Amino acid sequence: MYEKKIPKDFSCGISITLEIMGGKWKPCLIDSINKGMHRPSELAKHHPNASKRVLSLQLKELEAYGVIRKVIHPVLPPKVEYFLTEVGESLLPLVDMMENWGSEFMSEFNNRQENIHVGVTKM
Amino acid sequence: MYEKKIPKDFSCGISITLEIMGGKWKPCLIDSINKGMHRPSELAKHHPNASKRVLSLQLKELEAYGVIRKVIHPVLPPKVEYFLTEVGESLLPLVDMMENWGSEFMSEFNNRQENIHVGVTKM
DNA sequence: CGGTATCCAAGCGGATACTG
DNA sequence: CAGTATCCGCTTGGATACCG
Repeated sequence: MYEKKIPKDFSCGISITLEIMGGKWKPCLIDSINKGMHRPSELAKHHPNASKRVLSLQLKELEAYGVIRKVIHPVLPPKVEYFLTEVGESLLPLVDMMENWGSEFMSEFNNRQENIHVGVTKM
Repeated sequence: MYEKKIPKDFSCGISITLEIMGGKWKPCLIDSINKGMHRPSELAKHHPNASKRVLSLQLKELEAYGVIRKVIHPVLPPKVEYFLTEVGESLLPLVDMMENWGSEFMSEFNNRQENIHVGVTKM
């Protein structure tokens, strides 16, 4: 087992939140699970740029922090489902805000590009 | 200059937000600047665990994305101030939510610890 | 005081192959 | 299908010294 060598800094609430939500795919996973994608294969299909290993890892961390709950169905082929816990649901406003802000910022970015193409660069 | 080798994935809004806010100290910096700490030395004093170099880097990135604005006073010794732009202010609700959620989660965490000490562990 | 150059450790995460 | 083991590249960021 790997042991971290640099102690985490939890002086402020922000660092706690980043610890739990900071992973590359964690907020996306919470969002996807909330939208009804419960099985790992569904999640993988919806995030083709994430490797199976990393998705597994981040799901495991989210589970360890009590953000999601794992349900294993004892069938063949294996079937697993993840669900948000109460803690996980309390994160939804944050996730939504991240999604919304990012989308708006992206479109503003694109608008600037368009303006440049039309030659209307304004400082 | 260093050039990234792994293309960033900006498929969803969340990844944009993480690109801008994902740095170890960026949300803290936005929060601190908003609370009136405008000079690098103040920011450094308030985040003793962050090295001067990293603070500089992250401030520069925030500036590049138009989240903060840098004001250089041509005096000796040098005096620099950072201010939130409109974009930066639009991030404040997100930062506040991160701070609040993290603080609550931390106290819940501590409560569990206390309960264990008193022997009232309930599943 | 503010910023940068240099060096390097640590850790995150990508690719692949394998197990049950 | 779900998960893990292994390997390793890339990026982040910590430490320090130095410049304007």
